[in-house]
Amino acid sequence: MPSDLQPPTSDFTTLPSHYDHAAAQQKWYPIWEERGYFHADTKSEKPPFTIVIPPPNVTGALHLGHALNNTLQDILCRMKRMQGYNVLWMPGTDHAGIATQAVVERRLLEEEKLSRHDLGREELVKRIWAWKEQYEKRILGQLKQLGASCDWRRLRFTLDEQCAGAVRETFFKLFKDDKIYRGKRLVNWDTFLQTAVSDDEVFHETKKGHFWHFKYPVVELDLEPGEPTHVTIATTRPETMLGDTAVAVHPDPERQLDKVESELKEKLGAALEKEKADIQSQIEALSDRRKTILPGLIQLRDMAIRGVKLELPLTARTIPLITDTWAKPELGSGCVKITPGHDQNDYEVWQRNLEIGEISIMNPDGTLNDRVPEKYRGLTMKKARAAVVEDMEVAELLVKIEDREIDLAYSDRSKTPIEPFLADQWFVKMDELAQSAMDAVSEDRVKIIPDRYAKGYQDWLSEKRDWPIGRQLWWGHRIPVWKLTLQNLSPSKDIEQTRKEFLVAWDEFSESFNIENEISLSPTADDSISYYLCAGTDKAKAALSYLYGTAENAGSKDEKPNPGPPIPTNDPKHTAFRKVMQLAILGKQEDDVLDTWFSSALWPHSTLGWPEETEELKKFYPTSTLITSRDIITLWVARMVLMGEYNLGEVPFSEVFIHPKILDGYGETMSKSKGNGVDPLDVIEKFGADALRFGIAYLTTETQDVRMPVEFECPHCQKQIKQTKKNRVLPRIECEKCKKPFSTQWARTDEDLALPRGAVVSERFELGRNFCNKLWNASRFALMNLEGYEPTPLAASDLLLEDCWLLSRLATVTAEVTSALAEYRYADAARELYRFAWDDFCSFYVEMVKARFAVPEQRAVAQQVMAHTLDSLLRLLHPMIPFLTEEVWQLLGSVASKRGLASPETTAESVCIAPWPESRAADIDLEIESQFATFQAVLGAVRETRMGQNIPPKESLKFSVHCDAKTAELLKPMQPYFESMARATPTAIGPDATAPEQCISKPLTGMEVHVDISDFFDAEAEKNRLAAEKQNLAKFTKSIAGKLSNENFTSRAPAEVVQAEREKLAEAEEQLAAIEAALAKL
RNA sequence: GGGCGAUUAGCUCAGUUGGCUAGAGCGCCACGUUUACACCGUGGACGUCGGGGGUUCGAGUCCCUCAUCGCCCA
Repeated sequence: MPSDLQPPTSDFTTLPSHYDHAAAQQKWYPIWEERGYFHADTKSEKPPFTIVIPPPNVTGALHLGHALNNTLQDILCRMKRMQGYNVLWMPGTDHAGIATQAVVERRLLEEEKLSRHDLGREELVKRIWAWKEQYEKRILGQLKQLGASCDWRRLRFTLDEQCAGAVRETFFKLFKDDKIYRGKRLVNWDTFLQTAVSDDEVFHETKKGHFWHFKYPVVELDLEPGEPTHVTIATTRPETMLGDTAVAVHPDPERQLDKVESELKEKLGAALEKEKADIQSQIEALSDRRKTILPGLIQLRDMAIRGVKLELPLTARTIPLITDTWAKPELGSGCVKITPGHDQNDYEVWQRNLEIGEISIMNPDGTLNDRVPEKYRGLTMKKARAAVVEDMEVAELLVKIEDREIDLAYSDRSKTPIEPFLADQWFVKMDELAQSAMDAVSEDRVKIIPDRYAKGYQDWLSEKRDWPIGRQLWWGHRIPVWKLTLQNLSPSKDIEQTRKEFLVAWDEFSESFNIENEISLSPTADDSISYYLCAGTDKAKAALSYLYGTAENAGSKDEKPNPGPPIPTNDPKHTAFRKVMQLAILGKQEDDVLDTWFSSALWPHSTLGWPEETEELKKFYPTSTLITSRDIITLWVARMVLMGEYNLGEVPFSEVFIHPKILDGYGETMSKSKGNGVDPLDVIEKFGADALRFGIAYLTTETQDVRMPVEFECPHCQKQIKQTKKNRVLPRIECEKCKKPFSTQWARTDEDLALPRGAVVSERFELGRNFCNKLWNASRFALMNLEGYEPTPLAASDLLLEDCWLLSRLATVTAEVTSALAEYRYADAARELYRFAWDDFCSFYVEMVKARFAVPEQRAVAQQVMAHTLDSLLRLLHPMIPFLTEEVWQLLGSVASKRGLASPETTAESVCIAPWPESRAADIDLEIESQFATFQAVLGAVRETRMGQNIPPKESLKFSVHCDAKTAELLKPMQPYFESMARATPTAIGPDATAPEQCISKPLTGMEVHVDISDFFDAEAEKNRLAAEKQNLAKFTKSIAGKLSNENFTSRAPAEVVQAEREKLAEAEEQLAAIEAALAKL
């Protein structure tokens, strides 16, 4: 240890009376890192314990939720390290595709008025990298400030070379395995940004809109008599009719109506009075429909089966009438238009009725394309709507227009309406993969804790929906696929001939480059002359580069494969690629990048070096546990499980702990965009990292999310100003107390920005701060009293009652904390330690030991027990409050380097690597604990009397205790503690002890305490107190007596419960009698 | 619409298999600067355990139901 860090030996009186968290944090983190405590050794013989960090987005700085997530991981890692595991906490960050690109694009627009297309792919990606560097640095700094014991030498990024290798390998493997395909899919299309956005980037609003009813003519030459000549449909988006490919009617309208009716009737039976009328009228309307609409629907159904066609107005197309359950006979006309290209539900109808086909009528920019009649081409969807409605009216096919509330989807990124849009996408087939992830959980190879989250996981996976993995972005892993098209086709040579020749040439090519296992070819569905080509390695990519015909065919610079040295013309490779080039032309690489979750799904093995068989992978995979938040169980956890199974045949972790979320005082999730986010650095600065961590552990209970009311802190006067929904969005706030203004995160004007910033904090962390300070001061007290400390082997006989009591409690607490943390019961562990440290150690042991330090022959044992207990406490608390415990550990080491009771030993150089305390079962002594409780009860009775009689603390008191001889034996040695802790002297203890003339008597279990108050007697106060006590006891005895007189209770309840009640009653009656006697005496 | 969770003191939360005069921290009231700590000590007040019904000798705890709030899925 550098000498300047050595504490001044034994002069502990100069230590500050408040724990200086900032100093401890600055001092110890660099030392831990330097000494390599956090570095996992692949050569170590210790059992491995591995956690991969849920990689934070480089989109922005960490918030309180991250602090929670990482604190919980760190607590576990630090404990496991102390328990002798070879701990690897793998750190890293996530590139977060769309989120990061959107942030950078938005800034580009704001600051330079440029779009990404102005900049170009290469330049934009460069800018995003710069952003990433900046935020990654900030995030890592935050984690270190928090005390996170990550293995920084192994830091990874989802877009770095190693992760990219794993992504390419996985994609290639899936491609070769036929698990990747290209297909059409409805996406949420942002016409402004011209990209698909994911579901969670869409928000919904209810708007006023209309419901247009149209008629479509039937084109059947020989209609049966009475059959309708038109079909009526209704829509909220009339312009989409240009893309209709069918109209659907229910296959069995009669039974469907029956079903709806019986459901309504069932509902009616269970309904409240006020709802009944409403349901009744619905039922009536339904039976009306049976008469008015049902016959028509049955006819239409029959016509659909017969293959009747309809004329799609305004177009020259005819479309089929089909049957599908999506049509609801209980609603509207009972028929529904089907537009697979522009509506999710209709898309699904198409999937069930593929013969109807789909027509996408929109260009990526939101205008109509040339698949609609000429007059509508180029119009925006909005303008097309007006035109369609007008034309339908002119054609006399508009039946009516209704007002209606409609749910509209908007893009969160551009705030413009979302258009469902049919786009080509890359998919991963989920059937088998999803099944493997489901099996992992149902077979308990992956345990989700708390287990109720397993249901959502299984439900989501059981749908086995194929995973669309392409994103129309520039920031991410570019899909390693190229399109290859056969060329030089001539009428004289048929295609099959060319194909055969090409395939032979291709085999030669891949053989000569020795990449047969690294490159894969698969025919496209588009036409018969194109292939998708997937290159799994850099070598394969390099080989491909020879196939690029011209420079402009190549992808952007960063993705252009490096061909290596030119190939001599006499090399067989040269011949092979010449042959291929004659037969086919290679297009550029796919533009799309992979969904961020694709690389995240590989995180537990990509970070360990897969696909290489690294030492890390062998040693640390599968990892031990994953700690994360519930909102990404499906997006992330499930995918890691299935990818782990797919790539390595093994689950990525055996346990997943799902932790609570932190909400604000209104129960809303914290976020920067709401202004209610608490910055962990503000908390760390104000309260310290230890306080933040302890507060978090204390709050992490099994079921609950955590509500955390937040306050602004006035930077001028430190007044806490409650945050409201109103003031949390203001750029500046005036302090309630000092009336001076301060700025918030919303400050934009120069004037506002010039003001000092008001931190957003929460007083919830005072608990942790106070606890740390208490512990600091108890430690300081111990240090100041360890002068002359010389440990010797202690025997049980050397110990006093309070020593045994403290050690018994310590053993219990050690066991409880150990098992609580092993089961992720953080709050239990924190609460247990809080109670022990504060109530047992500080309030009793430290207080009692003060008297012993004054007695020379008692001093040494007291010092040794004190040092030992503090030592254990520091170790138990270290995972939660690492900085404080290290600071004290070092100070303690400077005066008491050897610690322990039976055989004192030199302790570890840092608490980080000290062994975890073992619970000594032999120390647990319930007899001692109950004896000590007796002492505490007597002490409490004396203190209560003093307060109740308003006797000044300075005045000394006398008291006697009437009790049996055994209790007297144990209370007698406690005399000095009554003196020091209650300023009271026992005059008599035992069966013969009598009550003084004027006294306050307190009946306790099996004894009575009489406090002599002749000098301070306050009759009135005492009468009131006794009267209240009497009433309370009377009520209690009555309730128990009632219970006991109930024969049902005495005969049916277990004997020991009845016996316990009897004892309770006897005792209460005794106490009641004592109080009545005291009252009578007054 | 389906699923999950929550509702306990003014606030934030504990409360194991039913046995409870329902606890903690903060806040509140009173007293107190005694050399570890006022980020403290001692004592105190504060609850129809969301409403209703049921099971049971006994319900904060189990079952049903309603209400309110939150999250996920459609």
